[in-house]
Amino acid sequence: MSGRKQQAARNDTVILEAAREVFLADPKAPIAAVAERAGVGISALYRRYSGKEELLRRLCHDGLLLFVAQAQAALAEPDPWRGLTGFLSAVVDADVHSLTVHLAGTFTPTPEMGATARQAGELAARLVQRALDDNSLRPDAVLADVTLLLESCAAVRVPDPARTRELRARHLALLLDGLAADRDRADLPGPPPTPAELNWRWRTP
Amino acid sequence: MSGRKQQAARNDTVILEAAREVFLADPKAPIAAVAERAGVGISALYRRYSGKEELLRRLCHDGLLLFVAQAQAALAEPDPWRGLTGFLSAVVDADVHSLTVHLAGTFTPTPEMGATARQAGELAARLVQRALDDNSLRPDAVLADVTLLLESCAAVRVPDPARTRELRARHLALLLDGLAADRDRADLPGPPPTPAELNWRWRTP
DNA sequence: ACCAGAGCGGAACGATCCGTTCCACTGCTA
DNA sequence: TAGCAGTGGAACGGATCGTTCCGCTCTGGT
Repeated sequence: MSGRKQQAARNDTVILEAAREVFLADPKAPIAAVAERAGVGISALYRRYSGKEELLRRLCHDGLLLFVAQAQAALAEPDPWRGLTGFLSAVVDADVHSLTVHLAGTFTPTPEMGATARQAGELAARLVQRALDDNSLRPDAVLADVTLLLESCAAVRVPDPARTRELRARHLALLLDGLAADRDRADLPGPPPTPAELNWRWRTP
Repeated sequence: MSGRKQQAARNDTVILEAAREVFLADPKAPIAAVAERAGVGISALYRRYSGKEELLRRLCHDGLLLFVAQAQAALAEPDPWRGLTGFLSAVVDADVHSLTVHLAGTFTPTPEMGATARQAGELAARLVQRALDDNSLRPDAVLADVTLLLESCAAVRVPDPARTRELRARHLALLLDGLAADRDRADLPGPPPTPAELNWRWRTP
């Protein structure tokens, strides 16, 4: 494979990478920005995807799959606390949240994505439950608190991407110290978040 | 004062309240949404403010003044830790962050706002320093970590505003448990955020 | 009683942005 | 060498939004 076919195959990946970077920085970026970042014309985009929605769906689904893969890897870790924290570090570091939750609502989700999202939720729940049973996670924490943690880490953002990762790691360490269960302290205030409260971005209008 | 003048005075406040609610929910909301929420026409808005920018500046400055007032009240609290945590609770509860940082960049700031922002920074620094000297705040935390904490709490958001406040309080409690200094633990990873890294939204292009 | 005008509602305008289409062109490939 | 898959990018049409403007209402001073 060479020549024209090779360039086309290269564009496949180059476009996806560019789209990932651009929509990570700004979920509402115009499609022309993706083409420019990729160094291709707009036609090269529309040849591969029927429109903006399909591209966003693809990115979001990729993010969900990455989430699932990381969760499965974390469940293989024998120590529940190390599994959970390692999982969160990886997910925060890869900015999976910006690829999934922040893209939700900008397109109509496919049934397949719904299934993957459900699987992701189940795996995360198992990770949390394991840490609760282990008494390494504070007993008044719930899965939804972890979801909020991801949301809040994704909010940490400075112009430089590399520095953003460092700052998020620092912020995550703070949150994990608050989530750990090796100290006497007051219960968390208020009722915990419910799944419905956190999934509102996935509503189909 | 009654009749026409009274209605005009009422509109003054009704418009500001509507603008606060609307731009809190969406910093990029159109101006027509503010008028609709206030139940007035667009003219009533443009009679009071020369344009969108001036309205945003007003809201942002109000937020900064609220921040300063809360910080001064917190410094009056004898216990440094209670002062700091109470301050953060109040600021998070009032969603001051959405009124200030999230509005920055959508308008060119006035010198007066710059002065107020500087004052706010100094007061916050004193609150943090007091808690550090008191050994109630973990020694490797810095002012910028507190700024990130505010940013991250502002990211917690569900459609219902009242519930959003509850969830933010819960998230704040988690973070404060991580910030408290009554336990042995590893240092925070990475260099702390610098002021320049956190003030990028205020840059004047 | 009356009218000048402050205050207002909302339609209309113009600028901007963005997704999508379309066409000319390139250089493999059969 | 003919044809076509693949491409670049201009052009189009729709949508959004800030701002202006015009006609109306109703007040408050005379």
